[in-house]
Amino acid sequence: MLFVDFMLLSSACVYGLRASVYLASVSDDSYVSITKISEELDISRHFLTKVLQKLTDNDIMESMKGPKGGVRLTRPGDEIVLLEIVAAIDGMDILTECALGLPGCGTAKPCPIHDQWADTRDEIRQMLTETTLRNLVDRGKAGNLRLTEEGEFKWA
Amino acid sequence: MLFVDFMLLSSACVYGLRASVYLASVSDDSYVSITKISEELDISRHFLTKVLQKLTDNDIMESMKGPKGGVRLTRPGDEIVLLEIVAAIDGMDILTECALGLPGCGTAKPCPIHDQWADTRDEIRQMLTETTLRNLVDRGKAGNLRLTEEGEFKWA
DNA sequence: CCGTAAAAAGACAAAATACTCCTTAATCTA
DNA sequence: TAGATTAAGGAGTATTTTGTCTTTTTACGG
Ligand code: FES
Ligand code: FES
Repeated sequence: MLFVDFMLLSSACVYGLRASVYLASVSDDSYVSITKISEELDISRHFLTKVLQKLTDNDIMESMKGPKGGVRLTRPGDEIVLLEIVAAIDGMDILTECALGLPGCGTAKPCPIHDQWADTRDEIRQMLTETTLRNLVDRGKAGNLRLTEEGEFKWA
Repeated sequence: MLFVDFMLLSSACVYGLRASVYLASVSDDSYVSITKISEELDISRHFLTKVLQKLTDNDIMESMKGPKGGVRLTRPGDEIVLLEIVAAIDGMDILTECALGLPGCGTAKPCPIHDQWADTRDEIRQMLTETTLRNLVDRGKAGNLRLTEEGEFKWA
C-alpha cells in the first residue's frame, strides 16, 4: 500500500485485521488459502503470509498446508476481539508505553502527560476490547461497507 | 533513545513536546539555545535542531542565530495546546486517517470499524486540544514529575 | 570590522518497517 | 508413490524514520 504517514496501527496490523474480518465473514469451518484472501483484499500475498503467521503463532488462526489448505479462525468471530489481533502483531506497546517515550510508564515516576494519556489509552483499549470480529462483519454486511481501497469487495 | 516499537506519536514528535514543555517551564522571554535544551532533556542535539525547525516553521517557536540566540515559544504556555505541536511534526494523519488504512476516511464509504474509531479519535483529539503546555508545566512542577529517562531533570 | 556563538541547511549513516522472492515442508489427489 | 498445491521459513530489497556530521548563514561583542 505504501505512503502511509504515522498511524495508530502498523500496516502489518491493518492487514491482519482485514484478513481476520474477512475470514469471520465467510465463517464456515473450511480453510481459505492466503492467495485467495490476498486477492480479495488486494494485499501482497507474501507479506500477508508473514502477518498471518503471527496470528497462527498466537492461536488466533490455524493453518493447514497442501491442496485444500489455508487458514481459518480458531474460534467464532464473536469470541475474538480486535485487541487480540493488535496485540499479536503490534504488541501491547500502544496501551502500555509512555506518551513521551519515557521508560516504565505505570511503574516509574510518571511524566506530566500521564494522567490524560492513561485515560485516552483506556478508551483505545476499551474500543479494541469491546469490538469483536463479528461486530465488524455484521456492520459491514448490513451497510455493504468497505474493506478494500476501491470498495469492490463483496461480502459473502 | 531507540528501540521504540509502535507508538501513538513519533520520536520526533515526542522530542518536540518535551522541548516545548521545557521552554514553557522557563517562561521568561529569553532565547534558550538548542544545545542547552538537548542537554537538559538528554536528546540528540542535531536531531532536536531539525525537529524544532518544524516548530519554528509553524510559528509555535521563534529562533535567533548568533550568541545569545536560541529558540523560544511565540506565545505563553497557556495559549499553546498539544495538538498544535503534534500537527506540526507528525501531521494530522492520526486524527483523520482510516484505522484500516483505507483512503478517504470521512469522505468515502466508511469501513466497518469507522464508527468506533471516529469516537476514539475524538477522545484523542479532545485530549490534545484541551491540554496546554501550561497544564503540563503546572503539573510537572507540582509533582516534580519526570521529563527525562532518568528523572534527573530539575524544573525551573 | 573581526572572531565567535548559535541556528539553518544539507549530506550522510544506521535502524526499523514494508515488501519481494526463493526454497522447504506438509498435505492432498490421482 | 508422484505430482501438485499451499503454508512456513529465510534471505534479500526498498523506503521511511532516526540520528550524525559538516558547512553555511546570521547575529552578537569587542
Ligand atoms: S509516564 Fe508518561 S504516560 Fe505514563
Ligand atoms: S473509513 Fe475506516 S475509520 Fe473511517
